[in-house]
Amino acid sequence: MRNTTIKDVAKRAGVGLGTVSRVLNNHPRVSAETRERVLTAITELGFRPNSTARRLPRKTELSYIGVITHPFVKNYHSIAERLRGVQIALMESPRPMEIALFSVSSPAHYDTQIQNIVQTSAVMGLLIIDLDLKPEQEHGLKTSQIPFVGINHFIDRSWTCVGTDNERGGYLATRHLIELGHRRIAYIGDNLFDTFGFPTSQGRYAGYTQALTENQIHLNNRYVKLGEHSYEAAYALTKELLALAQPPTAIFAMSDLQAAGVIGALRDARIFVPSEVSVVGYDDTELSLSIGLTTIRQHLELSGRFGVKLLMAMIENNSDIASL
Amino acid sequence: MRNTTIKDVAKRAGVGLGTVSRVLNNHPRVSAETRERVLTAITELGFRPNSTARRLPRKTELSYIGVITHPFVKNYHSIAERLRGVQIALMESPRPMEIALFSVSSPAHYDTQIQNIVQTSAVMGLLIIDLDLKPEQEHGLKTSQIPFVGINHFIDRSWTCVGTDNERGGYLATRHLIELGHRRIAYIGDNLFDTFGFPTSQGRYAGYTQALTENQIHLNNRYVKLGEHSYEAAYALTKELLALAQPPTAIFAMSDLQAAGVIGALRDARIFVPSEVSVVGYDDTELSLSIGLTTIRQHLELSGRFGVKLLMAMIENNSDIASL
DNA sequence: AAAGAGAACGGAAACGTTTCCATTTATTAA
DNA sequence: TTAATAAATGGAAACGTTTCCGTTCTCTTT
Repeated sequence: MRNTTIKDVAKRAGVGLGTVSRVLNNHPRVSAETRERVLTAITELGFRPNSTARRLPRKTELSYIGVITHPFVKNYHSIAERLRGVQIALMESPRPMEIALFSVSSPAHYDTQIQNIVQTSAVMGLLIIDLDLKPEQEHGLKTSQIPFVGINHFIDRSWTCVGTDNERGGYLATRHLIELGHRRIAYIGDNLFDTFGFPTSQGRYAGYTQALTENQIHLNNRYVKLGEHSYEAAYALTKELLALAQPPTAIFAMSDLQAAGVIGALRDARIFVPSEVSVVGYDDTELSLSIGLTTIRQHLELSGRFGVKLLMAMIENNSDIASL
Repeated sequence: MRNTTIKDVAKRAGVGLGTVSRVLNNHPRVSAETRERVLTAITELGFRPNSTARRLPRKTELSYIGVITHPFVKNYHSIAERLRGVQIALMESPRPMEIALFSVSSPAHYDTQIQNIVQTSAVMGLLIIDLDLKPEQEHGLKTSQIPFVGINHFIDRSWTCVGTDNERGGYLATRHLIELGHRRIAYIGDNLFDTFGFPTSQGRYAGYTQALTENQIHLNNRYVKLGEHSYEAAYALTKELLALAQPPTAIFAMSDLQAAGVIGALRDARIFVPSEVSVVGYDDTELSLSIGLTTIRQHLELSGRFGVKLLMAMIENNSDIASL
């Protein structure tokens, strides 16, 4: 069924096209009664102006920066923080841009979302958070002339991105615990690859094992606990650790949220932190401040900001590579 | 200066309009060399297709739900949580919709943002979080036929909203402390009105005073500390409280973030929680779980979800009031 | 009563694409 | 060589608005 248009409204109200348009835009040059007639026609027909058509003749375009990521459901703190950085950078930008937030629920959905974005040229630029690009997707984006920047990718990619060295972070965290004198160190993290094959946990885990082997500590599989990214899951995994014949004396949690679960479980088991068990988290949330948790600082918000900066440069220069 | 259009590209490449369009859309019916010629013309001219114009003939419209709020900078946890709810609800929705996130940096900017949204019909519906509407704005939105729902408004408004009774929450928190036997109860919160005149803090404070007077406890202004919404500010305000001749024995913080600041300060002052000083927060974040903080549960994520549900109903029915 | 000014209104042109149909060109079959 | 088919290409029409110009109508003024 065809959409109802301004034409239908005009016919119904017995007026011309221009008049309907003027009513829609609150132009003063319409008599009160005509306006009234048009308005009733509008509500009767349930007419809603086509936003695309409105924007075409007016040159007033609303510009968007796209942000595509998996839903906050998983690992949402870090994504929210990054998004915050994006928001802040955008507000500082001289050119007004809003955020178009695309969530992908599955790899298939990811494909269609990218296609949609390319097809409709919905955004001036795209920020890709915690998601990898398949070669076709990368190619599609590149030919579409839409600049894009990855956030949280290790920087071995063939596109511009704001990298994070998860392996180094995991290494530092673990080494810190070793330096405190610990030998029985557990790792609590996400499954190594998430649904989208993004290897954040893998990287941090690699750092963990590296630090261990470097210090001649045997990697004990019983001390490696993987599960979904939530307080509850981390809590349960910690309980499992505590039930071991030789429980660990230190725990490295892959995120502060999981560290909170660890600490909650220790607390409920009347185990004191850090005197009895040391805990290191990852993210540097406010959380860690109030409970005295040691944590690996990630400049999450900054990564969002920096991503926007890069993207903006690419948009302005209409170029592929941004020169800082 | 006029934008470069498909026409310019066609002229430059010495081909017709249709051919350029076909190249842009990866249609197969273009010879390799022509495609090449067109592509170079495109890059030479720095042509980027006008997204609005693309969408018009294709009926493939990307639909957005608008979310307008102040930047996450302030009070960001609760906004992020609500946004998460929006995201989840949208993924469950049968009709695909993305999120258009509008941040307002000042009351004036708020005005122009609303105007922009109305003018361009940028969104199918609008969610207004933690912001109030001036009569003109309300009127503008209503005549624009764009359905909108407020989130976190007390439900005395003349528009649909997902309310929160901050006064009741503040009352419950304070009463809880009184029931524990406390008489010297402090309040730490945001300034009563934020930049946008939104009275969240005021509501919770009102509940606080109500509980006090109801229990014949004198309201001591020295126990009321207002400041910006941050860990650091709450930390500093707590220090001030501790410096009093008669420090409070209980503290009600307006949010979990601020409660974290309170607990951090108490911790650093070697004061045990809750044995020496009781603390109540507000929000029910994971934070509270791991430190055993008492907190007022707000179904933040749920409020976002529910807002979307309402909005969707209004969009479908093209009506003003949603019947649940 | 006539002229003039201003308000109200109608509708063509324009916005920059896509799509479809017609035309040209190349390829294959007879 | 010619006819038939397929591939490549050009360009008009369409998408649903806004804007601007010209026309009609209403009211003042003389």
